[in-house]
Amino acid sequence: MQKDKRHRIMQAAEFLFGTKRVHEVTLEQVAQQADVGKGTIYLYFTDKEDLLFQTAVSGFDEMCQILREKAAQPGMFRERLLRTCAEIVEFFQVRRPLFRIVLSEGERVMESGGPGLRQRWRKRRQTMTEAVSELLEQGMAAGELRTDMPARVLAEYLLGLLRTRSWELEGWPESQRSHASVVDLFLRGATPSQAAPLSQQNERNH
Amino acid sequence: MQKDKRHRIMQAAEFLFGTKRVHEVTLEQVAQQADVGKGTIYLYFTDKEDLLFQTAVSGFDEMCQILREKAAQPGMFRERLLRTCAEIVEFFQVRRPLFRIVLSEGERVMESGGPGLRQRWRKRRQTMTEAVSELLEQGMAAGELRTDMPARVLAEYLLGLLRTRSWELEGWPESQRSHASVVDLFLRGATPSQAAPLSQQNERNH
DNA sequence: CACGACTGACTGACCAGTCAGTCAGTTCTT
DNA sequence: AAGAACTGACTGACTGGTCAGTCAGTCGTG
Repeated sequence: MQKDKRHRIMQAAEFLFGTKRVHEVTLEQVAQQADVGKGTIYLYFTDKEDLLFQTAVSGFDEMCQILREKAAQPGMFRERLLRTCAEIVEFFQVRRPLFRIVLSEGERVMESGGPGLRQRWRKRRQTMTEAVSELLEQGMAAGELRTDMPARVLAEYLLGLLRTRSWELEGWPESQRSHASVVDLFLRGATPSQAAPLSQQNERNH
Repeated sequence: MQKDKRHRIMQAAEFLFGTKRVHEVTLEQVAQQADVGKGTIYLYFTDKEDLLFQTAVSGFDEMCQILREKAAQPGMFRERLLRTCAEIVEFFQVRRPLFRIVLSEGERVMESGGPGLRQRWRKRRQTMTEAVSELLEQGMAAGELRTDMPARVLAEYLLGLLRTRSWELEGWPESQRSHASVVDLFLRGATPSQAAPLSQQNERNH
């Protein structure tokens, strides 16, 4: 019961900060939810801001971890891509509050955090994008991906699509937003095709 | 000098709320920036929350307005699509703070706002997406877009890509994230093609 | 002067952060 | 083994500062 408390505090923070606005969350609530005295929070975190930032960062790291693991598993490019995206989607779903914190905190840090924070954050973000873009580079090498855009850029777009799937399209039937359909859209684009979805394309123009 | 003040207050709010966190923005600051007494704010808005919400909503409406205008202009599908996306990108750039508010406020409202607010917000959002998805439906009718996904869903993905372009890819050279390249990615996808980008596609498989 | 738009000093609520005190557990002493 | 002495993790009542929201008063205009 020691690192345990730290962990419980962060869990509570993850939930609360991900559910309400920062200033609507009282450290007393966090303490209560973590079943810990308010003062205890200050044993592990310097202040509210620190708690928030650490929560965001640790969630981010966790996600990178999972991502790298999945992306690194052996297999053909498309197979790995599909698996990785499935994992991302899963993570977004299960850890929704965390996801929210990472999104909004990231924005905030990049916009108005000190240069130190900004640097730290940028590094993490890069780590995450890299996990995906390394995968995409494999696809490029295999001739399965266009090479006229940097892998990093493509990775951002792919992540953007996944985020849209989980965020804006929340509530739509799963069948219309399966991770497979996102990957398909990413790979094939929005133009029609009479051929098998994942292996061929046809021409069609105005 | 009457509706003028209301407008000035909203301008100041747009800037401040879009730059800092909500609780870091003092109504005194807003008043100062708007060159108005603090009390005046309460003549036009019931409270801080109301000011924030109205600012977000009005910005949203403004964007819908512009979008509908652009999307409704005559022309071939691809041409119109390109023009509309250019407009969105432009708007995101020029009104960055507003854009931030809309993003985070939207999230917040949908997550924890009352059902009344949520309903109002959903309606606006729908209006916006519809402007795009009507355009996409034209593309479908012309056989230029896949029809196995609802136009609404495709519209969300397209907007997601544009958001990624403006947000995550901020700082990248304009040449690597032109709105044309986003549209190209959306239409053609990420698979390679030796032919002219916007009119033909080739097959290539693993 | 009458009316209403406007102002900004004021107040009460709220909350981050503190710190004096508690007590479970551990080590020392006999 | 018993209990005395100590430790430091933990707590929560308290404090000082901040700020949303108020309202008594000012100003400008008709």
